[in-house]
Amino acid sequence: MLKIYNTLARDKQDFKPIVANTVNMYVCGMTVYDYCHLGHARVMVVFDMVYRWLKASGYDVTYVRNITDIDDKIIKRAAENKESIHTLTQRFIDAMHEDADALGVQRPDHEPRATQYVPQMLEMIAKLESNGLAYQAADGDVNYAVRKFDGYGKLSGKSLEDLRAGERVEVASDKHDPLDFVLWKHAKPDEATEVQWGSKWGKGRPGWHIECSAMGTHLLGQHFDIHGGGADLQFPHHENEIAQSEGAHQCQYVNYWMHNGFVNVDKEKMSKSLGNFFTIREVLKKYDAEVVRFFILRAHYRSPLNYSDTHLDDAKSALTRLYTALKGAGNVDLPVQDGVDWNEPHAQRFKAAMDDDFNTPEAVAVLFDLANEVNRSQSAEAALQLKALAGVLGLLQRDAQEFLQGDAGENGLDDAAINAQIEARLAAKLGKNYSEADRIRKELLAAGIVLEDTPQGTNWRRA
RNA sequence: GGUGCGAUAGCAAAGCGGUUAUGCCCCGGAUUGCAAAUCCGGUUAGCCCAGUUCGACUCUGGGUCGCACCUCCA
Repeated sequence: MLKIYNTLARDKQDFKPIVANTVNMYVCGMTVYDYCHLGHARVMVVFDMVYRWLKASGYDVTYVRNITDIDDKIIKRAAENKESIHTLTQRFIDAMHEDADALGVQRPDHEPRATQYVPQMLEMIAKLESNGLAYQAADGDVNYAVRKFDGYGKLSGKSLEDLRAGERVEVASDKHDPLDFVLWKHAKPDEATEVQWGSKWGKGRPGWHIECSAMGTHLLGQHFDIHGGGADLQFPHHENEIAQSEGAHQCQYVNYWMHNGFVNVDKEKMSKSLGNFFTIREVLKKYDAEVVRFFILRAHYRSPLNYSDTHLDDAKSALTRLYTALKGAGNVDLPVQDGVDWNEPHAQRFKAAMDDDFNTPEAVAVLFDLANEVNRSQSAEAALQLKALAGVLGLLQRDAQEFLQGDAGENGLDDAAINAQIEARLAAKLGKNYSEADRIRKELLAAGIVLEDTPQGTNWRRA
């Protein structure tokens, strides 16, 4: 039985889908005005892992991850770049897909863009207004009247009084209450027509929170199983989503709320505002994408994850061990489908770990135990099982040789040059000229090439 | 100030009231011409103070420290 830590309950709970064998899942995606950083990589990889595990568990999953393609920052950036909103967002959506693909993240079943769901948002705002939860302020904005919604604060555990106490300096606005949030922003005179939609409240554009409520509802229904996102979205974003959706539909919105931890740098949250972020593509210049994926999955999704080159190096060494085991066992190459023998002890431990709130560190530990067995027994079956289990996490699916030898890179030696050196070394070895053989090996090592002599000949890999 | 989360060996990171986590690093042995890889073995833990218990890293209480949210943020 799968257990999921539900932020709503602040506890692990048995997972019971609304409709048997079916899971509807929504995850808050990116606001596309810049390249994704490692924090974004974590959300994508973590929920990709969840998606894969649910499917591996036999559920028919519909996974939605939205794209926010209309927002203040996007408008600002487009203006700075002197380009249209559409050009800007499309460029970064393409970049996001490139990054996600590299990390082995499967495409969600739906990737709705906010700009394509404005009618649904307006419809929802109208419902809120007729339910007495929304009002148009003097400045033209339509706001949500937070105090009219009873359950406000149930997700984040905040009371309205607490929020008041911590209230920061506010920009002057016509909100009835400082805690009210915007559903519909009235158009400003200097804004491009591209960011204006007509509505019964006048021209304008949607607020951030209503986007997710409308898209989630439209694609998954008024009540669905899982909603995920970064821990920083818990408040106010997800709290507001609940207020909107439950306020409009008068029924429970989501059963299980999942939040992943941050990627930290020097123990501090990686973020745009702190400027301490590394973009995915930046990191991928230095590290193999699978190493990055492994780095993310070997930590529990709710724990903080500290980023540093040292940690990536460590992850690389560890992943190398797994691939080495596969290579040693003849690099078994069979389809992943139906590959896992779930009755086998390692698979059972793996499943138990994954069913325990997606405990990937434990599941990865099982992979290492299996690798040890593969190395000891040289059993093709064990190797197959290792590859199949790792495949459930989206790992170890490449040709082992290819992973271990990697790319030559900018100034690296190419395969031909390496093989020529290996030949030369072999000749020296046959002539018992070990000092020459060792010199060649040392030279290659300095170039980042590690040699391994085996009874079948000399193998090489990139360090 | 309010709320929440965390503190495990050199580093990273899990489970568990009593029995080896796991990976990287380090040490010894096997193997190797020597290495590398691999195997076998080993060293290094549980922030502090109380309490519960036959027994606590694991439960309870207090403290200390760190982080996050309370504002856009994955």
